[in-house]
Amino acid sequence: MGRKKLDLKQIECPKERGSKYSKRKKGILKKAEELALLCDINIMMILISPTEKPTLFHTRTRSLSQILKEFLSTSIQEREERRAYTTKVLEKLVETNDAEDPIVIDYLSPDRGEVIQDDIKVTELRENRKLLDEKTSILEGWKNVAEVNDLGQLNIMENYLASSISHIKNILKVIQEEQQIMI
Amino acid sequence: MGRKKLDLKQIECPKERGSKYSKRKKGILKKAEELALLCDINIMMILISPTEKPTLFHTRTRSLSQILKEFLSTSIQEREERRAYTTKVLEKLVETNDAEDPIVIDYLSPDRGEVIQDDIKVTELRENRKLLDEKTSILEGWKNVAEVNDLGQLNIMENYLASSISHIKNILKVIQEEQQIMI
DNA sequence: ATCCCTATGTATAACAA
DNA sequence: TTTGTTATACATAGGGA
Repeated sequence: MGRKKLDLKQIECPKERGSKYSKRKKGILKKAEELALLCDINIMMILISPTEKPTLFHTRTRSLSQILKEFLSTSIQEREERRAYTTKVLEKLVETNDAEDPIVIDYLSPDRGEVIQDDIKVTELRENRKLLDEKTSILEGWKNVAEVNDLGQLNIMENYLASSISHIKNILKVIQEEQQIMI
Repeated sequence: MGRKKLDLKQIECPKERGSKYSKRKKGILKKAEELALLCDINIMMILISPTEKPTLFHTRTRSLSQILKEFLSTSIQEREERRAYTTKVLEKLVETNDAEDPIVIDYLSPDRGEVIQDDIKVTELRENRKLLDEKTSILEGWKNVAEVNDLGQLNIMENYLASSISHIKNILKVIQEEQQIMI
């Protein structure tokens, strides 16, 4: 898109590289936003600019707040159905953890820059049994769905949320440091 | 882009949502790939599909392997210059850790879906002094640049690299679990 | 999901400020 | 660096297999 077809290779001029980055970053963030909205999914993205400035983009929290809003505006009956569903999902999560189906991951090949696939055996996940147990206990709160208005429940959910975000912030820190060292 | 302008709202039909996701995912990954190549930067991205299938994209390792290749093909003199530069960067990293400049982060507002800014005070980074020290010791290896062909050095770098990747895999695991719980 | 197709909406290259 | 303009290259909506 542009007056000329751009060569797919590193832009030499640092000045031009910066401006190109700035424009395309805007574009890709917009794409991510749209995709997340249209398909109601979560996306997280980290970009390190040519001048090492990190950009973090994520939609991680959107679903939760939307769900909360919807949830609080639903009838008791609907909430009860939702609760049943959540329970089923939880059960499935535990089942899944006992299965052997690999989780497929698409990723960029280190050298050739093409998308390839990797998988994590679920046996690996077993080692995180403790983590699962914690999450299960968090979910206990959801069982009394009729009382989800309760401030305590909301606090649990907020904390849960906050930990997701700090998680991402930590990653960012590490990546930023690596970035500077790996010159 | 398409026969009609698409409404910017969630696509109701799950079938259509899936196909739209699949098309746009391809597009956004291509964009990321191009941006990383053109501007020689690192990008990492996680997408959770409408059916919970996670996709991980990252360019984290590309720079390192490129740098390694270039490095091994440079003259001793060039290597010496590179070494001096690396040392300077390291010093700057330590300085930075003592400064108060915030690191700016752009991110999606939880509710409104718009990009806003946050910052991490560098004082926070101080708490990670230990981490910094570890990285510093890894860097010691780079000081004998003339001997970077040494297998031991390469091993250190590979381990360093591997830890970045496993880091990302862990995040993926956590996000995947949260995703299922937060229905 | 994925692939093909083509009409159209979008992103952006080049340039100027 | 970011902003604006215009001409073009690209991505993708809709629809069918």
